[in-house]
Amino acid sequence: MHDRPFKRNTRQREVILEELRRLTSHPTATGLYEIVRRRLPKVSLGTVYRNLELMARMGIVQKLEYSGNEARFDGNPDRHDHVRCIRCGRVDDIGAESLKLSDVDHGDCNGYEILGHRLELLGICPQCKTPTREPGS
Amino acid sequence: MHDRPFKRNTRQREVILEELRRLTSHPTATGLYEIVRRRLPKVSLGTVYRNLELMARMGIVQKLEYSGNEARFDGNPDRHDHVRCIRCGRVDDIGAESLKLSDVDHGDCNGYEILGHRLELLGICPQCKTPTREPGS
DNA sequence: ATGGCTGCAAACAGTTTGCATGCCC
DNA sequence: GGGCATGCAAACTGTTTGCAGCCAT
Repeated sequence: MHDRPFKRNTRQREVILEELRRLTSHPTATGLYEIVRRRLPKVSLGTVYRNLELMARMGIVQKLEYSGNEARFDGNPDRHDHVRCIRCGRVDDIGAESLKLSDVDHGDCNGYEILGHRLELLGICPQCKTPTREPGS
Repeated sequence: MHDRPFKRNTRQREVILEELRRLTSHPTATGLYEIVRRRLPKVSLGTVYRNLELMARMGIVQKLEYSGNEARFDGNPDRHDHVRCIRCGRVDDIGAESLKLSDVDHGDCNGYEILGHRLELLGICPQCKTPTREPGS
């Protein structure tokens, strides 16, 4: 009874996910790589990237790619938003589904002094919705 | 009476800003470069990047760095949020300051069929706020 | 004329990818 | 044993930067 959704289950995969779940710091791929390396000294950065990408696509983890810079990863797959410190770059969770942006902008949240936000809605635009004989998908 | 905030006023700067303001498509740096090149064939990509960065820092334009990849630029400096099509990648404006995220997720906005969102608050974390003898800034 | 700005090209950072080998099923 | 996944390194993409010359002030 294999309850894992992967085709193969490798030690690398296991450790990567395990360490990401243990961390609350929303590490970057490189940061996580360094940590995984303590247990699997021969692991490659490419493998970390490949697995993070794969697991993000499967919905097992989240890829946080808001800012232009390095992507960060979150072991918690449930939808939730984040606060980022513009000085040190650290990222924390918030449960802001029901808040009004106008209320939180310039307010306080999780001890952070909020100065602004980035919001992007994701969807399908009118043109792409139009039945233009889309094959699959 | 120079009403321009730049130290020097170059033709490149002028055209870059002019074209960005004319466009409603939130172009990437490279995209804008191609357009500016039609009027200034010798302009360099580096100049486009430098000016966009400078103007964004001055608050004349906006740099949109939500999603992972290429940054996009917006000639409208007023705070407003955006919708992105996950199929074709186009970006449109929304005036969503007062909306509740829970209302708009999976709803409809500007003709887009909304499937989700990315929200990141930006601020100063408790540690960085603490008066640890921060010099300037 | 002076020094901010440009064009050019090389450097950079983060990420992806091709390929031969390894190892899970 | 078959083929997915790995390690390694090279390639790629978007962006930044150093430098010599140019041009707006």
